[in-house]
Amino acid sequence: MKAENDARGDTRRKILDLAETLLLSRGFNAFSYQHISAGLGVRNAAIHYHFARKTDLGVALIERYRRRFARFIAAQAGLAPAEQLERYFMLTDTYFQRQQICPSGILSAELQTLPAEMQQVGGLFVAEMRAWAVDIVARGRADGSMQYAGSPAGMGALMFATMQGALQLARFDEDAIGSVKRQLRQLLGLAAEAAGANNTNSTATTHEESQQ
Amino acid sequence: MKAENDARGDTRRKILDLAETLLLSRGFNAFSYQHISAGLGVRNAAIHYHFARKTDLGVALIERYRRRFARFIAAQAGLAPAEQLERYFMLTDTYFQRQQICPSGILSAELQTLPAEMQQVGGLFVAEMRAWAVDIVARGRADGSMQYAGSPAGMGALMFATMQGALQLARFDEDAIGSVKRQLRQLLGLAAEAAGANNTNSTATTHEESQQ
DNA sequence: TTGACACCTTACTGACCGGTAAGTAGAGTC
DNA sequence: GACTCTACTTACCGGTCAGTAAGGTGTCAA
Repeated sequence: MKAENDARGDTRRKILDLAETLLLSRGFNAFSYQHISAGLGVRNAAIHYHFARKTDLGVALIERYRRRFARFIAAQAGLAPAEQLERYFMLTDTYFQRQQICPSGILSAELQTLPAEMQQVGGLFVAEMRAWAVDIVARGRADGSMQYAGSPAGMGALMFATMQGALQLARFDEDAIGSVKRQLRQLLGLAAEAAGANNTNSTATTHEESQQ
Repeated sequence: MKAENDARGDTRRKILDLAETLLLSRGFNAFSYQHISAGLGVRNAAIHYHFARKTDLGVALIERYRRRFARFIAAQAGLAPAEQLERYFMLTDTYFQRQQICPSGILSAELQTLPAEMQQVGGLFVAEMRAWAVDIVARGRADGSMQYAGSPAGMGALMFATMQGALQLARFDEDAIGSVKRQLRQLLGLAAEAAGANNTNSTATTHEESQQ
């Protein structure tokens, strides 16, 4: 049977998938190799075979995330800024439904206890996310679809910080995300048109990635 | 000597003070009784004498924080909304300078790994902080000093989420807080007047609390 | 048929974790 | 002077942590 073979080759990816879930729901310090090995039905040392140190696993998770995020951006390069904003919001909803927070959130919250390698690649990831947020509002202003006071750099940074904070606070107050999204649309001057775009369709989760 | 006596009675407070620093810089899961005992020059069991379980220590920290925050609010009840906003910003700056994040930030980030008692009082604390933020922008609109689209509830929630997110992201990007503060002032329509209020004086840290 | 290799397992280590039991020093009370 | 209480200490517990060493097994190529 080839199924046996498939299951074997899958292990590394399965480790990453489960580790990612654990990272985003519990944080890096609060999950262990035991959590993963128990979840996958393998032994602890099997994980060390693929990721010698926990640090290696952490770095691999962030790197995979960066690749996935780059594809997420590329996939909707052609969309209008307001549409891209809604995709960003949908991403946030997806995390919330899974009872997770966004990677930049746990990385920055736990930063001082993380190994240096993770801090470094984490910094790159956060910079990329902020740059995307800034890009959206900058083009939104440029094409006239968004109106707001202040600078695109400030507005992008605010948007990024806001969504990260809202995703965390939503664990205490489930209305936080909806409330903040609505307010952000208002502040960007696109309240009317996006009111309908709120609950439309689409399961674009950015969750594929079969590579590595 | 009475100094001996003072030093004795101080232990509980010293434990709380050090634990608070550790909580805000490392998170609840990433500090241990050993960190505290080593820092204070006492034995591990001495901490267990004052706080039988780590959960008790965590709850005590949050409760103390709620009392302190209540006093912080009360102390500036007479100020104008825009002034209160600046105090809120100053609070954030203080955390940043100490390489800490705000309590609501770690509590929500680590929520799913925290004991139930901590989750409960944490929820109360977060609700109080949000209510304060909402109150500021609601009164700001009412007295005409602030102008913004959307609702006070939305704007307050956004403000709270934004500052929490910015404080965390500032660990990667030191400009995050300043950038977000500036943008928030713009969005509230009080950019000009507060530009000068940015780097003024004052060491109002809300850091006293000798009780308990 | 042999050897190399990928992918595991079994079995273990030392460090650290939160937590407990029992004892003790000193101060205050009767 | 015995008693009690607070505020610790010493000494220990079982559990969990990341990490390692050595061995086994199936696959594939020469």
